[in-house]
Amino acid sequence: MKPWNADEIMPMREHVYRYLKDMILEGKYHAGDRLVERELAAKMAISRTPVREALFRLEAQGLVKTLPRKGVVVEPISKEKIIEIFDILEMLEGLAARRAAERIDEETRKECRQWSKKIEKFIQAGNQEDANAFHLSVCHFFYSTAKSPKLNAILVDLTEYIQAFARVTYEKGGRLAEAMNEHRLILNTISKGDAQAARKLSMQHIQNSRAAYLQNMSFRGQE
Amino acid sequence: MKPWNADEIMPMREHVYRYLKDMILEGKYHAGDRLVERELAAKMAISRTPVREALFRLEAQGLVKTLPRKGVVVEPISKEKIIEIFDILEMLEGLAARRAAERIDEETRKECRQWSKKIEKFIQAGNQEDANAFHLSVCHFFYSTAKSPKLNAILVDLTEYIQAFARVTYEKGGRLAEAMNEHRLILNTISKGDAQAARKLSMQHIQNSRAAYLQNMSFRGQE
DNA sequence: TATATGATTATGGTATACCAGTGAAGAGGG
DNA sequence: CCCTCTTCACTGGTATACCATAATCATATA
Repeated sequence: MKPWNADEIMPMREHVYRYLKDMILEGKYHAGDRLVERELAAKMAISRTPVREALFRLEAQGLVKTLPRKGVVVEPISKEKIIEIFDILEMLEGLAARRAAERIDEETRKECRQWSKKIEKFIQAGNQEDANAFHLSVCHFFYSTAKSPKLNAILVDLTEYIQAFARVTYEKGGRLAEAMNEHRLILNTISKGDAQAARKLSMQHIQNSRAAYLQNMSFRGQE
Repeated sequence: MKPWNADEIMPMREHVYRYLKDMILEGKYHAGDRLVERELAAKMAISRTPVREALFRLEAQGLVKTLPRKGVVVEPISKEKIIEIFDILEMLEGLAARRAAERIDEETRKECRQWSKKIEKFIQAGNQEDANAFHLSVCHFFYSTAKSPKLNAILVDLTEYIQAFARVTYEKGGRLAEAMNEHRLILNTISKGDAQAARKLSMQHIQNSRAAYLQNMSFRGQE
C-alpha cells in the first residue's frame, strides 16, 4: 500500500476514497471497525469535508454503513455476500459477452485480438509480479466491449468488491493463468461475433472462479 | 411534486437528493441543464453542504455528471440507455426470481400469497390512482424475496432510473394491469419453489415491458 | 448500594469563510 | 474593425466553526 501518493491531481476526496477502500479490501480494517470522521481527518492532516465525501461513496458501495449515533462502521464481507456477487457476475458477464459479440465492430475486433495476444505472451512469460493488475485490466477491457456504460459500472463495482478475495483465490492453485486463458477464449469468441458461445464461456468462467473460491475458502475454514 | 415537504425527519441531503432526483426523472430538468451548488442552496434556503452531498449521490447513480471546471450537468437519458437497462434487468430479475424460488421459506411463501391476492384485488378494483406506487411496492417485495441485499440494491437503482419512462409506458396501452398480473404469476411460481419457471416468467416479463416501451417510443417519434 | 439526574463529551449535520483555477468579458492597441 | 491581453467574477474544493442530540459518566440522594 502506498503511504500517501499525492502525486496525481485529483480531488482530496478521491484520494481518501481510494485509500479507505484499499484499506478495507486488503483487510487492514476489519468488520465493525469505526471510521470516525474527525480521527481520519486528523490522521491525514486534512479537514472532515473530503473525508465525509469519501465515506458517502463507501457507503453507497456497501463497504461501510452509517449507524445512527454510532458513526460509520466497516461492514462484514461474508461468504454469503461473495456468493451473491458471483451469482450476479455470472449473469452480467454473460450479458456483457453476448452484447459484445452482437455489437462487435472492426476496431473492437482488432483490440480483442491484441489483448488476446497480450494474454498469451503474459502467460508464457510466467510473470507473477503484476499479474493481478494485468488481469484486472483484461477484465476492464472485456467489460468495455459490451458498450454499455451502466453495465460496465456495475461490473467494475462488483469486481472491486470481491477483488481482495479473488486475489487470494487466484494466487493459490494457479487459478490465475487458467482465468486469463478463459478470458482469452472469451475475447476470441467475441471477436468472431458468436454471441451465444461467448455468453456460455463467460458464465462458465464465473462458475469456475466461484468453485475455486469456495474450494479455497473450505481450505481456510470459513468466513 | 411536493413543494418542499420538510415534514419527515431525515437529513437535509436526503431531501435535496430526492427532490433533485424526482425533478430529473420527471423531466423538470433537461439534459445539459447545469445544477449550480450555490443556486440550488439559495433556492432552498440552505447551505451548499447538503446540496453537494446530494449531487454526489446523483452522480453515483449516473443521473448527472460533473464536468471539470463546468460543474454538475444533467445527463441525457437516451433510448439506448433505457435498452441497456432493460437488458440488465432481464438478467437480474431472472436471477432474483430463481434465487427467490430456491430460497423460499414458509414465511416468504405466506407473504407471496398475500401480495398475490392484493394484486388480484387491485386489478379488479381498477383503481388507477396510486397504481404506480402500488406497482413499485410489488416490485420491491419481489426483489426482496431473492434475499440478496446487493442484488436488491442494484435492481432498485435500475428501476428508479427507468421509472419515469415506465410510468408513461404503463399508463398508455393498459400495460400496467398486464405487468401486475405477470408479477402475480411470478410470485405464485416463486412460492411453489419452481426456480426455472420463475426465472423464465421474470425474463419474459421484462421482455414484454421492453416491447411495450419500444412500441410506445415509436409512437412518440424518438428520444 | 442502587438509582436517578445532571453534566460532559463524542459525533454527525449544517453553515460559512476562504482559496485556487478557469473562462468570459472588457479595454486597449494594432 | 479585429485581435490580444488583462482582469474579475463564477464555481467547485477545502477548511473551520457552530449546533443539536444522544450516550456516557459522575455525583448526589434515597
